[in-house]
Amino acid sequence: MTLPGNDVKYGTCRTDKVSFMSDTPRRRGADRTEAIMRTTLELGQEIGYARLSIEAVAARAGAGKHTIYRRWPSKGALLLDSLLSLNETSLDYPDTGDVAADLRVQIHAAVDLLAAPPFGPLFQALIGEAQYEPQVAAALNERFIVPQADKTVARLKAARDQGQLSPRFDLELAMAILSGPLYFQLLITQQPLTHEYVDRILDALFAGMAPRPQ
Amino acid sequence: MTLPGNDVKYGTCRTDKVSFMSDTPRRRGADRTEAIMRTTLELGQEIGYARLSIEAVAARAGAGKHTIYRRWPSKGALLLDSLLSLNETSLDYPDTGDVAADLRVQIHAAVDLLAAPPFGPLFQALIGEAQYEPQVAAALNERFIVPQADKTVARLKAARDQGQLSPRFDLELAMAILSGPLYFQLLITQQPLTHEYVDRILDALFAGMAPRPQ
Amino acid sequence: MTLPGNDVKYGTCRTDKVSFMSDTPRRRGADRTEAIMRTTLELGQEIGYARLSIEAVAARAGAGKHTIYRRWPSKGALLLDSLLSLNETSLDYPDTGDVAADLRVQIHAAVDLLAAPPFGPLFQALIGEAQYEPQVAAALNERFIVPQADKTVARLKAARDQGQLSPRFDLELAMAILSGPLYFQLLITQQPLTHEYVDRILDALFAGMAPRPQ
Amino acid sequence: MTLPGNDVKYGTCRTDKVSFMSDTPRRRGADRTEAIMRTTLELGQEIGYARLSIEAVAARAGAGKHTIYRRWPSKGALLLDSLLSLNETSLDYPDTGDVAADLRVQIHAAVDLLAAPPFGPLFQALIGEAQYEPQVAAALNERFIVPQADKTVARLKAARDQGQLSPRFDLELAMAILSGPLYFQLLITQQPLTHEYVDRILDALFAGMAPRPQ
DNA sequence: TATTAAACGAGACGGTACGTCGCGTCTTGGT
DNA sequence: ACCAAGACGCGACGTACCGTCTCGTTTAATA
Repeated sequence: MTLPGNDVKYGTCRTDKVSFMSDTPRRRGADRTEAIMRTTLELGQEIGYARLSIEAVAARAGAGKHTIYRRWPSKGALLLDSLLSLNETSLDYPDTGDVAADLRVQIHAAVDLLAAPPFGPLFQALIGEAQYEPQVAAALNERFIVPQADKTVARLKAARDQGQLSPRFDLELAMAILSGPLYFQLLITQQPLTHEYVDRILDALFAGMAPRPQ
Repeated sequence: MTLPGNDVKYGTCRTDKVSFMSDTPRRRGADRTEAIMRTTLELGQEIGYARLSIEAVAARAGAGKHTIYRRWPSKGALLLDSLLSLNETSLDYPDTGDVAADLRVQIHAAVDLLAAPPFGPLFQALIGEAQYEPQVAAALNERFIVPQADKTVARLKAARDQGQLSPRFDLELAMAILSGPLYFQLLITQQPLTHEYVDRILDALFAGMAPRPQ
Repeated sequence: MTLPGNDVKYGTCRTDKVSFMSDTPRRRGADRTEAIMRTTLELGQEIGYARLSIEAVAARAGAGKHTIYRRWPSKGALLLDSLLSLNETSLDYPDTGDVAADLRVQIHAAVDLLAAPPFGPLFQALIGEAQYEPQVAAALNERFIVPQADKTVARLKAARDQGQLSPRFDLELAMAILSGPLYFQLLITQQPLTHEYVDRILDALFAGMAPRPQ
Repeated sequence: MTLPGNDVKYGTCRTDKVSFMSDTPRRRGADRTEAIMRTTLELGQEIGYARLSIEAVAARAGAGKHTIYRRWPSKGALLLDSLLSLNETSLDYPDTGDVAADLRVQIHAAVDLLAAPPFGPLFQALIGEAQYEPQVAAALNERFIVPQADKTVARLKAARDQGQLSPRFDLELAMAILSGPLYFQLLITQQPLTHEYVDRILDALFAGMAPRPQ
């Protein structure tokens, strides 16, 4: 992926080639790439991403700094790739026929992964970085948010077709309405994001704020 | 206000004293405090908060670094105070009797202030800082989020008593549900936050996702 | 002294002030200056000036790199000052009335100081640096070569007035003719510079190459 | 020639073979060797030898770094060979019967070549390198200084046999006494080395410093 | 009114990390 | 088999800020 407005590629490291067979002897470049990302996550969990430095990652990984800068233009980009390399077995929606239950299951899984240690603090920090670095924000959207949104919309569309959602529900807003309150809890109030809290949010969103006739 | 877990006070600068009379000659301390915060905002708008340094603020403000460190423990704290010093004429809810309209008006105002230049990028950056600095997160909550939430809940409670809201609506969730989608747009997708978008969100939240009997 | 063509002063460190009384408490700046120069000489003798780095001097001296760069613009300048700080009790000519003997004594002393460990290798390296850095070359001349030349010329002039030198001897060439062969041995052939060698050179220079009538 | 204390040969590049016939098609190795040395001189004249890097030579010459390292162990060695490759049509003494005139002519030629652009600065830098790298110093002596000294001594010996030099003149010192003052001017005072200056030095050396009977 | 303690600007200081450069070695792929 | 190209670990470069710490100099409150 090429980041918009920037020739530097990351996301897929420039020097990596996809290895189609697991027994393919991996090239030097790919080895270093993996080692660096693994070290980034380790060190990040130990000392926090605020104190994480490219210098320290290089030292711990036994890599030269240039080897890191050759691949990623910034600490944020490195963090992004390192985190997303974990998430490649992505968060998929089940379809049991009960959309409310399916959403609940999927969101619980997402919350368990992204809002709890060991990766919660990392993910939080990544969104923090995105506020400064437009490249990171763009890449985060393209590679994580948009795919999730697409899956969510697809599942909701199926539900609407089955009459489980209001036909007037604005599907474009789905991601913001479903995820927004959770990100609010994660980023703004920074209170724990429990399953119970998720359930209450879902109930409220399904019911709506307006009074309903009995 | 004392930040939790830290003896250093900010929010109300330690050296400031409230001046009860406008003609009271302001003390040296308050002058410097104001000049520094003003410079912080100026410089932040010019070069962005990522590149903002206390060193540069001191130089531009004609202040010694010590004078800044005497007041604020970190760049984040300085940014927080600088921003909130603008907001003291706070965002209040009207009460026209029509809760949907009142929310709309108030949220439009908030969005105009916090999601658009010149202060949108600053506010975004402040939330970014909050992901790293727990003190900033706590102060942001105490001094901005909680007061807003309280006002929102108060207005909604009145509406519920008048039958304009579902009696079962979970008021504790109000802030997250109303604000979450907007912060999502501001922080995650980083798309423009228009009045039209706010209206669509509000409509969807009032209606709810579940199908309604005609 | 200001180096020609450069605003940066070294030789006399910018931040130093001469302390007129030995019991004057020395300022912070002068302390660091001395410590850094001392460390430079130590480390230079240990590992050689080729391998000497500003980084290593800073680390060993317990100083920040900036503290060094604030004073000296380059490794060569630092080396120059460090070396010349040793030489301030300079090489002076005796005047016993016998100019040949006086030259011999003074040159033996100079050779012992500058062509033998511990300072010979340092002095050699300094001249090496001077080939690359015009500032170092200029400062070396102004602060070391020219003063020595002046003393030499003064001593020779006295000798000429007493009839101990050929009245036609070109005094302007004195330094080059007396020192040149020694620097040649030091820098080019890099053979040991013994007292015996110095004596042979002096004898030859006094006698001249041309045949003499009996 | 093998450098003392080092198995790596330079001087005669390991991969070069003397081509005995001018129409022999030269091998690939020799082409690269020449191209690299030519580039070294070009680049050295453009940016100065201090800033010259093997990396840059390789890039400019369209050569791999390995190809350079295969031939020369250091930047100094490369510089030495590059410079001496120019000088193979060496500086030889005429013998007109007048030794003073012959020395004058030969030294003028040497000074024109080695103390003036384009090769003066390079030669100066080479001597600078020799202060750090003993190998370079040794090779410079063996391949340039010693041969020149031998020629000089031979010419002077002939002159002495003809009674043009003092029979007591110490021939072993000849090179140091004749060249030393010139190197002093080149390396230490870094003043221009004119023919007129050379002549004055020669006159003084022939005459000697001691007074002469009429 | 004179004294004095605090706040202040200025900036030196020991550090840490930055992003860049060049070293000398090693790997890859092309000719 | 040699080459160009360049990745790699390494180490130093020179810069920027960090947060702490003297410095003298105002400044305004007290004596």
